[in-house]
Amino acid sequence: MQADASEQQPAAEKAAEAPGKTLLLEAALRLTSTSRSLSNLGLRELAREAGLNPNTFYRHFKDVDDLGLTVIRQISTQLRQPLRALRREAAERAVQSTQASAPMLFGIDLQRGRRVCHETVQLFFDFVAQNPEAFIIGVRELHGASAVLRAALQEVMDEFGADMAEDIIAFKLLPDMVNSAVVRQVSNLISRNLFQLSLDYIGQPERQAAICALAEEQIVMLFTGASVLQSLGQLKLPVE
Amino acid sequence: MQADASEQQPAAEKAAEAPGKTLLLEAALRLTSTSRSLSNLGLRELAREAGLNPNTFYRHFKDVDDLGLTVIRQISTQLRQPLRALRREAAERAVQSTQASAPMLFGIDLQRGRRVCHETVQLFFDFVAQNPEAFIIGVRELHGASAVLRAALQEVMDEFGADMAEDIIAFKLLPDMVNSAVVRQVSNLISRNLFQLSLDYIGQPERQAAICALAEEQIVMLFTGASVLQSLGQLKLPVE
DNA sequence: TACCAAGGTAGACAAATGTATACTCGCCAG
DNA sequence: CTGGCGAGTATACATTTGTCTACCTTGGTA
Repeated sequence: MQADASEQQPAAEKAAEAPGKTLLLEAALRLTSTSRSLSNLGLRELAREAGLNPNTFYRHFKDVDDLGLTVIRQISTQLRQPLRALRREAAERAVQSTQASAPMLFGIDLQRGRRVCHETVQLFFDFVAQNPEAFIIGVRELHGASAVLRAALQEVMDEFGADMAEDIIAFKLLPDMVNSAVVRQVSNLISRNLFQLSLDYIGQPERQAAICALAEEQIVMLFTGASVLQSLGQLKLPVE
Repeated sequence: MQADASEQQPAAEKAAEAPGKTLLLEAALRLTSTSRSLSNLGLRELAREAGLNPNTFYRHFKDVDDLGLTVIRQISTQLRQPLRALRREAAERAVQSTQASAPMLFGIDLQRGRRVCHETVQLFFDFVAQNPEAFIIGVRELHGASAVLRAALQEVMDEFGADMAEDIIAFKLLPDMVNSAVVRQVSNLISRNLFQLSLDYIGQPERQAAICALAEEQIVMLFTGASVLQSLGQLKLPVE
């Protein structure tokens, strides 16, 4: 079906979708990030914002929920790899300046942890500032009125959490003794929280620095708490 | 103005408001907790659900946002004192069985902390199960599309957080050395998270136990982390 | 050349929405 | 008894919405 030679722009950045479809998706981003919520966008309002005829909507989507799902998928792929990349970058950058004998505490190297954390948070919020709509929609629809969209976003958030857990283990940011289930749990918590904070970051530009610092502290606290408790055998494993 | 003798039911539980107003508010609760979001309830839909004439709405509210604010205020007063009471109850109950020499760690009594935490979480989620709509609406509208409602709920959440911080200090659930600003910060984080978890608790009844356990672990981790870091002088105070 | 499908437009329709004006009913004060 | 007032209803109307059917345009293909 798409074995032809001239299917789309060789390998351009944007998928060579129908221009109308792109316009509609962009319009959805614009509207949702300001006034409305994805769940109850009018398809006519949408078309108006996109400068198109209402019926064009039907050429590309069947529902508003359909469009919503598309937006979410788009956001997911827009965020996922960049976030991982950014974490890698932070980890490497922070490891560079490793002095040999750092004070250890229950198996964790506080200095290094802090550095990684600082870098990560920094990059994360920079990234937030570059893609505000994505984060707004993500958080908004995660608890929104549409069950379908909620479920979809839950899944996305879980993926993000899993990614983070994987990286934490790969980069040995937590001592080996910490159970991997615990790592996943902590990761989920942290990514949820970072997403929440991202809204504050976007909405209150004057508190940007404070929010960054807050995020850092929270993460360090969690990591420390997890390590200490685990090393004391005081952590009940998640039963699932 | 209300110095008359016969103003309302002597001191009944429910305010003796106009029946229509109450019906509308209840209808809003019902609709919002299932299908829609407070921000974009149709006033006609609302009246229909309440079994009233559309125009009755105007007798009591001027906007849909107006109704939204009323709902939020109602929820706030419905949750705030009960939550405090419940925390007190948990604290007292957990203190009863105090054996003298408990193992201390960086100034915190882990056993006792766990007990208080367990009791509190238990009571909290029971309470959630009894007022599901309130929590659903709270979390949903906290990141919803309407700026007015968002702001109002932010304020409510801050109050909850402040209450919790106050109680933590009053009941000495954290060692004295932990800065009160840090306590507030941790409290905010915890209450945000509990609210988030409350939705999972409502939506996935089969995982109730797991969610409780999860909440407990998270709280204990945060407390431990905060104490340890503070006692090591490793906590940067929130600059605000 | 003729064709055809994909992308987009035009116009029309019933249904639903927000809002305004005007009516009814019960209640208490004078 | 009467008059006003709060609470609720009835009717009406302009707008807006979702959706249907029909038409136009374009680029590629047989």
